[in-house]
Amino acid sequence: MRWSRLHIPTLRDDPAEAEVVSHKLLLRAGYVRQLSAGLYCYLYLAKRSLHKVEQIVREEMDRIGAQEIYTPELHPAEIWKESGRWDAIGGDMFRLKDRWGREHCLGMTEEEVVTFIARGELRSYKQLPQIWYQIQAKFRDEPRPKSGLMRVRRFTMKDSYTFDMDKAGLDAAYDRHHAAYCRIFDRCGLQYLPVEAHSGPMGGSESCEFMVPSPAGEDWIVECPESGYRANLEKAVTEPRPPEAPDPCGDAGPEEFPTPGRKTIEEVAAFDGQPASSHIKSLLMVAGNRPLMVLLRGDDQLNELKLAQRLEGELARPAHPEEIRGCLGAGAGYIGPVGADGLELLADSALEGRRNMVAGANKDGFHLRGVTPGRDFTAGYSDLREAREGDSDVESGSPVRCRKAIEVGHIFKLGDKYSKSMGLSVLNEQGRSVTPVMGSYGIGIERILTGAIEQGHDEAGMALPASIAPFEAVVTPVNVKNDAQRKVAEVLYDQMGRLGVDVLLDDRYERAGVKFKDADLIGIPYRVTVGRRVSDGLVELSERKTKRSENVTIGKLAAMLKRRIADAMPKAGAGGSA
RNA sequence: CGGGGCGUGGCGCAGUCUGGUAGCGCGCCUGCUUUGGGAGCAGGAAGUCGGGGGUUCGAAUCCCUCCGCCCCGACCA
Repeated sequence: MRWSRLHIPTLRDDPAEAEVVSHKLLLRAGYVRQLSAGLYCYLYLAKRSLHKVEQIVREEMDRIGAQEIYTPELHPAEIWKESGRWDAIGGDMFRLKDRWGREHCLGMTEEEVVTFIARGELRSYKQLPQIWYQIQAKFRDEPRPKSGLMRVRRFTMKDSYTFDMDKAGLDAAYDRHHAAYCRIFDRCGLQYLPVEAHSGPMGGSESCEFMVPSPAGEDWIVECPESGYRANLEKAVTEPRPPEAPDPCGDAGPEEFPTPGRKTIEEVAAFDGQPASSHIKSLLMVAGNRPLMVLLRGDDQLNELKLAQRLEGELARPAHPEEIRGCLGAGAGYIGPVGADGLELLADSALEGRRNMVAGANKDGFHLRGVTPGRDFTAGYSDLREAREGDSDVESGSPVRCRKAIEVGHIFKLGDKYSKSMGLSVLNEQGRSVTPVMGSYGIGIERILTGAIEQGHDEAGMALPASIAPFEAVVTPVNVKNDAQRKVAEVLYDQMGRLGVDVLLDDRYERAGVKFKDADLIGIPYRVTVGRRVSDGLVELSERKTKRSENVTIGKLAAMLKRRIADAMPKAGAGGSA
C-alpha cells in the first residue's frame, strides 16, 4: 500500500478525553475514532491489525477442530426466556422491540443461540463431540464504558461452544481450548497468565481467565510466586495475615464499654487502642427475605461472591438502616454477634480460634470486649473475605501479591445448564436420551490489541509485535524529490511485496522527520530508510522496538528483511507467560 | 445512579470570575525556499462558542433547562 493514498489521520497532541496509554495511542495513531461513549469506529490501521488477530484466532481454533459459524447478533427474547437469563440479566443487555412489539435483544454471548441450533440438529451420540465458533460483534450496555477499547458497548468476540456426551469429553474440550488460547496469546506476542476465575451468572463448574498484566487493567489477580497459585481476586482463597496484636488472655467473658459516637472500626480501634484485626466486623445482610449476620475480621472486606456461594447462589444485599434497628435494636455501628439470637451467623474463617475480640454490643454507644467466637456466639465458618496483598498462600505459606490485569479470554465448563433448560438431548449407545454437557469459551479481539499496546509502547508511540502490527515494514524514501531514492524505494517495495512481506511505502510528499515520527507512532516493526547512502548502494534497516539500525546492501535487503520478520514473529509455545 | 471535571474552527488550548466586534499554537489550502527526526517565509480558508429558553441596549461570558464526553465510585457474563 502507498501511504499517500491512505487515510491515516495521526495527531500531534494527545486527545484530551484519553487517559490510558492504549486509548491515547489508538486515537493519536489514527487507528480509531469515537462515535459515542463506548462505541468506536475502526479506521484502516485498526481494521488491519484486528484482522490479523482474528486470523491467528481462526488458525488456532481450526487446529483444534473447531468449525466457524455465524449467528445473528439480534436475538428473539424467547430463547433467553427459556434459559432463564432474560430475567437473570439486568441492565447489561440491550433490549428492543420490533414493529410488532415482539421483544428482542442484542447478543452479549450466544449460549442460547447455539443450544437452539444444537437441539434442532443433534440427535445421536455419533454426532458428538462438536466445537463451533464464531468471530462476531457482541453488545453490552455497560453502565460506564471507559479506557478506549478496554470497556465498550460493542466489541468483537471470538466465542466457541462445545457439546460433549459426558464430563470426560467436556474436560478434553476445555483442555484443548486452554492450549489453543495459550497458542493464540503467544502468537499475538502477549505476556499473559491463566488464572482461576469465577463463573458468575454464566453458570458452570470451572472457569479460567487469561489475563494480561497491565496497570491499565480493571481486574486484580492474586498470585503466589512460590506455589504458582494464580486466581482472580474475586475467586482467590488465601490464609489470613496474622493479627496485628495477639489476643488478650483471660476467660472473663464479654464486657460492655461505652464508645459514644464511634461507629466505624477505625474510630473504635483508635478509641480502645486495639488494632482493627482484633475487632469483629458485623454486617447485617438480607438474602431473599431472611436477615443474616456476616462476621469478618475488622481489617477484612466481605467478598460478596463468596457469600453468595455460601448461600448456594443466593445473592445477599446489605440491610437497610431500619432493618438493622428492627432486627438488633441498635444502629449499624454498634451491632455484633453476641445476643443476636435467632439470626443465622456466618463467620469468616479468619475468626476461627480467636479470643477476646471487640464487637458491637447491639446497644447504641456501646461495644463489648472479651468476645470469644464459639463461646459467646455460635457461627458457621467459611471463607468469606476478600484476599489481600500480604495474605499467605494456602499451599506454600508465602505471601501473595496482587497485580492489575486486562482480561483477554475466559473459558467455562458450563455443564448442562443450557442443554437442560433448553431441552437439548441425544440418544446414547443404549438408545437412552442423554443431556450433552457444554463448554463456552470467549476471547475479546480488541482487548488483544489493547493489551499489546499497553505492553508494547514508548514515548514515540506503539511498538507492536510483528504478528499483529497493521504492516510488517515500511519503506521510507527520505526525499521523494530525489529520483534515485524514490526509484530504489519503489524497487524494494516491489521486491518485498513479492516475497510476501506486508509492506507499506511511505511515498508522501513530507519531510523525513514527519515520516519517521508517524512510522514510530503507528508501531510498524521494521523501517527501511532510503536516503543519501543509496549512492553507495546502501539503505538503512531499523527495528521499532529496539531502535537498533544497520546499513544493508540494497540487493540483499528484501530477503534479509523477510528472514528478520520471520524470526521476530512471536511463536506459539514460546512461553508468553508473564 | 451518586460525586467531580469538561464542552470555543480538524486537534490542543486561552478568553467566562469582572457582559462590549471570537483569539493563540498545531493542522489544512496556495506560492517560493528547504529536505535524515513533527522546516522557514508570505498569503489564505475554516467557528450555530454543545442545544433551547431567559436577563440585558448588548451574552462564549450572567440565570434556568436539556444534551454530550471524560474521571472516581456504584455496577459489571
